[in-house]
Amino acid sequence: MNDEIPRAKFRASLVRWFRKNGRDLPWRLTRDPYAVLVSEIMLQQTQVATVIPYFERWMQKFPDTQTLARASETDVLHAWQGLGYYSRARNLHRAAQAIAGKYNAIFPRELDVIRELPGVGRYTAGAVATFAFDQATPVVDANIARVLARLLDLQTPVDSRAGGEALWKTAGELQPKREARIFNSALMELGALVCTPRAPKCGQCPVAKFCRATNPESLPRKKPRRKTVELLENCAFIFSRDKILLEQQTNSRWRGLWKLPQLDAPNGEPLLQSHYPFTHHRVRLSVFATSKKAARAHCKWHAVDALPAMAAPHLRAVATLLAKRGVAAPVASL
DNA sequence: AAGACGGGGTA
DNA sequence: TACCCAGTCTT
Repeated sequence: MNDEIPRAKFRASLVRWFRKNGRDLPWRLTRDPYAVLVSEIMLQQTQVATVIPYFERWMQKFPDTQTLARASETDVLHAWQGLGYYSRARNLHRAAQAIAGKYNAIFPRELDVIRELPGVGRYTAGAVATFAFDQATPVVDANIARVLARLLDLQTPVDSRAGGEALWKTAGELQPKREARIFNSALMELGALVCTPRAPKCGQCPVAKFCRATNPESLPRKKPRRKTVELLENCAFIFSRDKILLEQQTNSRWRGLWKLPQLDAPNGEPLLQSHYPFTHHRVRLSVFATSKKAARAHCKWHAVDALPAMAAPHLRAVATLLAKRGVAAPVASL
C-alpha cells in the first residue's frame, strides 16, 4: 500500500522540519519515563495548552513514582481537579504504586510490561517506549491518525477496526529503526502545527509531495455520532456560617470528587440554573435553597475557604452563589 | 462495536 | 450549537 512512499526521503524531510519547527514542550525536555507517563496520561483527550500548567504543578508535587505512590488519593484528585476524566488520576496513582512496589521503583522498559500498567493502553505504552526509551514502536494518536489518513487518502473511518489497523500498520512501516523517538515526535508535531483538523497548511508542509489527499479537510473520516440528549440535575445549596454541605460522589462519574448534594424532590424556584455539556448530553443543573438537611450519605460540611476537589460545574455554581452573598470566590483560579 | 468518561478551546 | 483534543476501559 505505502510501498509508493519513499520512506527515507519522507523521514528526512519530516525530521528536518521538526528540528527547525518543533516546540520545546516540558515533557520533551526530559527522558524520565515517569515524567513522560504523567504527560501522556494528562494528554489523553486533553489539549497541550491545558495540560502544561497541570504537568508543571504535578511534577513539583509528585516528582517521582515513590512520592506519588505514597500520596493520598485526596491529594492526587486535588492536583487533577479541573482536568476531567478522573479515573486517569486514580490509574496513574495505582501505576506509580505498582512501579514503586512490584518493580522496585525501576520503570519497566518492555512495551508489554508498560502496557499492563493501569490506564495505559496501546497508545500510551508506545508513547512511553518511544519518547522515554527511544524504541521503534508505532504510536497513533489523534494527530498522527489525521496525518496518516491524509497521507494515504484513507476513506475508511479511523475509529473503525479496519481504519485503526491501517493506521497502526502504516505508522509501523514508516518509522525508522533508529531514532524513532524524534520521528514519532515529528509526525505528531506535524499534525499539531501543520496538518491541522481545519484549514491545514499544506503550503508549509514538509511532506506535501508525498501526500495523496485530494481533499485533506474532509479527512480523517469518522463514524457518525449520537445526538445530544438533555439531562436534569437538581441539587441543594445548604450554607451556614462559612460552611457548605457537600456530597462525595461514590459511583462512576466524578467518583471521589465533591459536588452539591443531590435533591430528589425539589420545590420552589431554583437559586441558580446553569448548563454544561458532558459527552453527548446537555445537563441542566438547578440549585435550590433547602433549609432541611438532605441528610444523605456521604455528605459533609466544608469551609468555603478550604474546599476539596470538586466537579467543575458544581464548583462554578458554588462560586456564583457565594459571590451573590458577598463571600469571596473559594478558589483563586476562578 | 458501542458507550462512558470531563473539561476547555474553537469556528 | 458541534467538533476537536498526545485514549482507556467496560459492556
